Amino acid sequence: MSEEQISKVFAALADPTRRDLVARLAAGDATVGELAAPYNVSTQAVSKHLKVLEDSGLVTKARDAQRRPVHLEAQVFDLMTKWIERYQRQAEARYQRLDQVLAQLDADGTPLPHDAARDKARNAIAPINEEGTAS
Amino acid sequence: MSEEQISKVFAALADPTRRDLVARLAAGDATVGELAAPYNVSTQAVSKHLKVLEDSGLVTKARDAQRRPVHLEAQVFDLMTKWIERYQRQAEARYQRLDQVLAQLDADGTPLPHDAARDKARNAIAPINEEGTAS
DNA sequence: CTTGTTGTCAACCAAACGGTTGAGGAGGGC
DNA sequence: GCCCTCCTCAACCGTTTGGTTGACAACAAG
Repeated sequence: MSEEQISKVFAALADPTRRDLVARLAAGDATVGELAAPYNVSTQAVSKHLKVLEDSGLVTKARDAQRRPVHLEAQVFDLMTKWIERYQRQAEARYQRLDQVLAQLDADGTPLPHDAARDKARNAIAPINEEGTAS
Repeated sequence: MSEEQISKVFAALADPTRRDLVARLAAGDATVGELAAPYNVSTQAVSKHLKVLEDSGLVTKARDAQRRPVHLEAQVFDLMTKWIERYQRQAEARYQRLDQVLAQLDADGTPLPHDAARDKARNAIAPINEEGTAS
């Protein structure tokens, strides 16, 4: 998934109306008109929202005569979850390292008050380069 | 997590520079100046980006003399993952229902070609109201 | 062929966004 | 006290965004 694509997906989901459309499409495919009906904005506005969702890859349109049944592409959610988890794991790993450093300081009998020790440890581990997640 | 908050988080992550800041903060806390250094935009611009991240709850700032060490609030990722998973599960459940309907049609000896049966089934299950996820 | 339905395209508008420059507040260090 | 560093606030500017209205393409049905 390209950076460009990720930007588009996040931007698409930043709008409450578009999130609502996604929520309804999770329950089943629907035409543009059906999707537009509940809102008190013009059909064109909803059509624009759907174009944004389509450009982001979250949604596809099929053709059935004049209708354009819209379908949610749920795989995109998997990619987003993966993107998020990368940083979740990285942050978690950092905390585990923090605990190790704190334990080490404790074993050394460091006389610092606890909050100061925590700050010191945080600074100490911050500059460590993450070889495990880079490349 | 309020709808407003979700909008802010998605909007915050829609910008590549802000995603990059988040990535670097996952490796450790950093001051505004440290964060701004790698980019060839003004410090003020980065400060604005950090304000957006802060308003979204993804980040907090502490104070150390003139410095403002920025810290990533990784719990927000958990909330986002949960938000996404709701629709992932819902869409998945729909496909399972689709398979059931197809199996039923098959047992009835429906003579439709496979693609048409799939379309028909999709339309058939779409209007079903999701009591399990509503309310 | 004419009419009605469904959806998109085009032009426009106000508000928000991402950037700039300039000014200034808050806090060490001399 | 004075200066220098770190950061934010304010004003401004061009572009993007979410909405509008009006025109029209595509198709089904009469």
